[in-house]
Amino acid sequence: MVQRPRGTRDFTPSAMRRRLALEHLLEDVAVRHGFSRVQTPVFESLDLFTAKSGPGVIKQLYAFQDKGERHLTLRPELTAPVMRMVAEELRNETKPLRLSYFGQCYRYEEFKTGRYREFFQYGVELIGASGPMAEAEVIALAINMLTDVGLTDWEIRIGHVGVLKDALVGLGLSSEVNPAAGEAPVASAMRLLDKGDDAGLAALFVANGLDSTHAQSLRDLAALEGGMETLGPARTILSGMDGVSLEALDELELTLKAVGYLAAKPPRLAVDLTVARGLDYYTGMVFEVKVPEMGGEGQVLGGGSYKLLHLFGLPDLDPCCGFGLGFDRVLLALEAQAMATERKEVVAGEVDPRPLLAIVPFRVNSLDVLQLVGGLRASGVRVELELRGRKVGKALGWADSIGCTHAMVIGPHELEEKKGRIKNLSTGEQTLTGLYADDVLEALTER
RNA sequence: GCUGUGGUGGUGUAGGGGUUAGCACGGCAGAUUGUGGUUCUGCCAGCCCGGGUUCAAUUCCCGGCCACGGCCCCA
Repeated sequence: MVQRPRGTRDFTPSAMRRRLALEHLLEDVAVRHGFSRVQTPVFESLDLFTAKSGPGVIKQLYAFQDKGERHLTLRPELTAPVMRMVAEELRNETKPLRLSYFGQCYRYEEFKTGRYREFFQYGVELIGASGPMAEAEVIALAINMLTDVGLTDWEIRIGHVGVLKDALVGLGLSSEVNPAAGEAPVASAMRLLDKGDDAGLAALFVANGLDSTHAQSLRDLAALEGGMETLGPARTILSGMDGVSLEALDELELTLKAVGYLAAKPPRLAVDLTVARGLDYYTGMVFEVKVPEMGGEGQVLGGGSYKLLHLFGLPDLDPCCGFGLGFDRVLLALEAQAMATERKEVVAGEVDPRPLLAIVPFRVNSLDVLQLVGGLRASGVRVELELRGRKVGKALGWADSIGCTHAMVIGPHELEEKKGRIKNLSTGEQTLTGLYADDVLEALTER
């Protein structure tokens, strides 16, 4: 038996109902925030991703050559393709652009719960506007999405890479890439701060000829925890460091204030200046959302301000702001939470509340009921047609087991009398009705 | 990349060197031939793959594949 490839999943009808419901909820929020959906190819030129993330990414890509020997790859993420699309198709559109997207991405890596080789990402990008208001719009969208989707108990951590970066540069650390280390000392320091590796940080300072006591202030900064009230102490610490600008901190404060007006109140909000997102193209505000019960794979959303469009000859549009949402992880979190709270519907809207009517032709030519079936469907009614010639008893069982709310058996009597009965499968009640779509529609919607 | 545990019908499981491989759910059909979700009966369907040990392997051993976890990593 041929099995599906490792790290991929099949989605059955019931799984898809849930996934579609979630996608619709997300899209609905995005639309209310002015975002429009776009779609890009599942495969792209390999260069697109090496340009963004360096040649090191190739080992995690599903890269291949086509018959024309073009170097291609399945997309590992969606930000770069969307940027490419902006440069290729949307240069002349009125800015800013508010784009949303949803689709499969592929990474060749070990998979586990919440981490697959084929995974789904929902995301948005706000292109052609930057600064605290633009950033607040994006954060607010993220918060409102998670709220509307019904996720609870999550934490959003918001930071600004500029705060630490300015401090590090101000202290004299170089932002030039050190060929030996493969990254800039500033980037190394950010990473070490993010991980809380104090010893490594001190070593880095010494290696770069800096007094490691400066590291102490940074650690204090990194150790700050809490909501907006942490901005005060942060300001105090930064003010005590020579040559360090407060601009980034001011921006962050403004962003946070704006978010307070634009978004629902998140379950937990933390200001965390060490949110580094591990990516060097992030330039300003950065944020991420974690769900505690999911452990190591608990990050369900991440984003921030970044500069990528200069790679496509559009430096004027940098920086942009956006986020990616781990669709599969959000779903897993929702399922875990639904299980814990015994909530019936995991995703609101996954169960279609409209009636589902089973039409059962019994000992008649099926052709004689098709006009009714077609007419009802044209009127918007969900109709199942019994196709296996079951007898009445079996047919009702069939209708019930596939979730029909009503059933209508149409046999010789019904055709002769031009009357039928709609049976409500949960109450057992039967309603007499004619055999035209309008009659049935009326009888169906009466109750 | 490292590491732990496990793989028996579609699902959940029992068993175990030689068995008609058991049970439950499910699906299909029937119970004097037009109204279900109860019951009864029958049927459908399984030992992950390859190699080794053995007279004999689904069972023991090795490898692979797959699944579920813990690290590393994560654009």
